Amino acid sequence: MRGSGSRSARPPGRRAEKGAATRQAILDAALDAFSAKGFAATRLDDVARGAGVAKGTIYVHFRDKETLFEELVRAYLGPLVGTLTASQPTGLSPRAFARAIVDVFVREVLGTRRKDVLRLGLTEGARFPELAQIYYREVISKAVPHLRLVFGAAHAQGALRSDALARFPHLLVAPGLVAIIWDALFSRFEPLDAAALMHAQIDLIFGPEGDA
Amino acid sequence: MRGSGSRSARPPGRRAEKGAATRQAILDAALDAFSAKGFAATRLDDVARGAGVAKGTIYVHFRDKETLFEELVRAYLGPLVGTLTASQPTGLSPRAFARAIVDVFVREVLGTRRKDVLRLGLTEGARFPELAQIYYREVISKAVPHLRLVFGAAHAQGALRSDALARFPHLLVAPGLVAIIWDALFSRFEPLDAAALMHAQIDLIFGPEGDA
Amino acid sequence: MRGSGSRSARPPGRRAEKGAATRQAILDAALDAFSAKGFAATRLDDVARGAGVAKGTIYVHFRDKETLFEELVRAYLGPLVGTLTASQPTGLSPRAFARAIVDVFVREVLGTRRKDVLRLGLTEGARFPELAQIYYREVISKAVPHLRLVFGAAHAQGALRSDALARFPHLLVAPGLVAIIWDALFSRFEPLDAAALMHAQIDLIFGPEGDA
Amino acid sequence: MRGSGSRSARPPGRRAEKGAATRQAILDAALDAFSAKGFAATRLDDVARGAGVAKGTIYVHFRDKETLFEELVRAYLGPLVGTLTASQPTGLSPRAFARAIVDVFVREVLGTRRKDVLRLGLTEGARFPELAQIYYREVISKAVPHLRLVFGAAHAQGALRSDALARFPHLLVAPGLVAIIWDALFSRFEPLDAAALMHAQIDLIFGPEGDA
DNA sequence: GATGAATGAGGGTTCATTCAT
DNA sequence: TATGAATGAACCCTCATTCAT
Repeated sequence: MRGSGSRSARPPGRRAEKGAATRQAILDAALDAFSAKGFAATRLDDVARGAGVAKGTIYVHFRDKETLFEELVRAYLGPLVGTLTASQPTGLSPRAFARAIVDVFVREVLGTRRKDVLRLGLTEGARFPELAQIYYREVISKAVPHLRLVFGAAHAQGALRSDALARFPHLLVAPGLVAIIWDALFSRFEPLDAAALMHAQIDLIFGPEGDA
Repeated sequence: MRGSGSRSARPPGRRAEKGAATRQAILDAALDAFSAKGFAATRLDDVARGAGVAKGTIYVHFRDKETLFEELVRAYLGPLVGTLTASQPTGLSPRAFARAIVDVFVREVLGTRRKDVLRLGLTEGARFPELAQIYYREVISKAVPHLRLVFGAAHAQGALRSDALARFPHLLVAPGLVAIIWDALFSRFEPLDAAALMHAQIDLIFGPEGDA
Repeated sequence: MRGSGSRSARPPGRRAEKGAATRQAILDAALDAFSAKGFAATRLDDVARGAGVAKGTIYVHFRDKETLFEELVRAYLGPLVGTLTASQPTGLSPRAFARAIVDVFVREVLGTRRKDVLRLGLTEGARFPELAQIYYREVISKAVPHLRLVFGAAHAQGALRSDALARFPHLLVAPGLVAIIWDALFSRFEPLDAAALMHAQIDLIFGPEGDA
Repeated sequence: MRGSGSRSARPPGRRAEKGAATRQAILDAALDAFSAKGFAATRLDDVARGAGVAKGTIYVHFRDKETLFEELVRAYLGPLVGTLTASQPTGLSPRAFARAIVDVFVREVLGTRRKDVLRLGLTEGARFPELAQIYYREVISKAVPHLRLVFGAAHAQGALRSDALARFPHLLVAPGLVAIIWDALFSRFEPLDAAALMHAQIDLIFGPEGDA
């Protein structure tokens, strides 16, 4: 590993590598802790223990608890933006397009720890205006108009009986969000299959599979 | 002032009346405070100030902060349960029935402070297992099967093209819940009309107005 | 003490009395602690222990450590202002007037715990701009011009050979201040009699006793 | 770079030179920081940044923060001792001798950064007993008796009307010290000319210029 | 010698809760 | 029932100091 044959790059450096690893360990532990107990109830002591570092080390990498939280959300949700807006309806039926979006959501959010971060965003977001702003700017304000265009065109061409999805593309993901929240509240009484719920919504919108 | 000499009629009595009024003032102030800052960030000092009482007085009426929160949710959401489960499809089309439910939700929840309490339930519920349990037992476990029956029958009779709503009646209210959360996060950037969103969902499910 | 005979006043009230006593106990303990260790090195734990209260109690009476410090200085030095500016030279020779001022200083400052507070003001004042401002406004800006007038008149009438004291009345108290600082630094090696030092300064200015 | 091959002349050596420069840079930065914020409020981080070195480097040159502070005072005030005690009254009038001392103080202390270090000694000295001891041993215990002798002789010869200066030579420098403190507290409201203050003191003691 | 990430003890501050009045 | 001063446990954050590189 000491340059192991490659004549190149030391730039990141041994120290910097270590630093980045520590930072990531803290983010991971923070995700666990914040997910389990929420922002306020999470003690930095726990995060430190979870990351295997001293409490002070957190402050080497993050200004304060709030910043740690915000960078956590950013780190996990940021990369998602590109993926979502990359979806192109090229040659896809409205149903297939909607289905593709839902599948991305199922795979990239519900199937990963991103769902935990997203839940944090939903439940704690009101207390982090700046976070909400970033999220709105980066995700919402890009995705919603994009979907409006696509579904608006489909409706105009008669491929969609209702213009509801064009006016409120939110409806495509709403079930997924509710499922995430349900999971935190009621899963011990009655699990709710988020993917199935989202697919059911598609069935509702476009009729049962093989219909249209 | 002691009511001495007053016939002291009416069992609740002046004192009790006063007590009840104080209790209600505290609940009101608590709703304001918890709605604005969440459970953890709300200081009982603020609640006391908002209610115009001393901090200690809160403890005359509620065992602790958690109990105050739970009783707040119960006080606001409890009465709703009866209303919801009272809805009978007698002689209504599936669409009209769904519409009736949504209208109740719009009127009784979105149109009142209950929406704030519901939001608190959604965002803080994970940290209050007992609350979630009560809510599940009182509302969810009654409403969901009820709706399943109704929409299942409608589907069996061909009045609903998809069985999705029978399997996941959640979809009827999901948009309303998402709108409530949206409001807390993004209303300053882009308001979202919760009622319109719920109606759009009905359009999606049953086709545009006047369709089916 | 329970209203001891006086039929009157409960206004301060038992509770308020207690509160004021606690507040004073904290101020006293703070004076001990700050004097002994300086502002930064003083732990609020020590102040609390010294006052016989819990640490949190300090925050019932003072916003924070800084405020505690400032109110301490104000409480001890404030009342002094009136005394100082009350000195009137009516019918006194310059020497007698100067001597009177020095005597007030010796009695009211050097002879009381005010000297400790004054020392705190001198050594910590640079870090408390607001405190310096108050002290300048309340004491300096009143005393200096007052003394300038008096000694200026004395010089004009030939009662003072030099106009130095008119230009720099500071010189009257300077030895006292230096003695206070000396005490904190060198008293264990060689005590310095502050009163004697101030009187020696008067001798220097006006000639030995019985001279002028 | 290892000096290998270099004649490696001059004992201190390149490395040592570099080391000494670093050490001096740290002392300079420390003076700035301690002067501005006092001992306790100064962070070694700031000193390091000011010196353009890493925090750890400070510990290469100084055992700890306290040592850094003490060596700072010693480095700046040490050389002064010789200068002060070198003053000889040979053939000078008491006034001229006093004036010479004051002039040295004005030039060597007030006119240099030594005044900042001296202020630090005055305001922080109580928390550094060892420092006070050194200062007492090196400066005070030499200067005071020396001056006592000189002014005592002058008084005995009738060249000084009062023996005050013989008993308390402190009075010669006291105004300078007060001016230094004033500067830190009140210069923004009303500047005080330290040199003029000291000269006024001489006028007070010996009569106006050209008098005696 | 120089670095800077990591440490961890320490202390200021908050706030739910208690209780004497 | 109402009060509000007092409590003390809990927790965030700071920063002098260390040490592997």
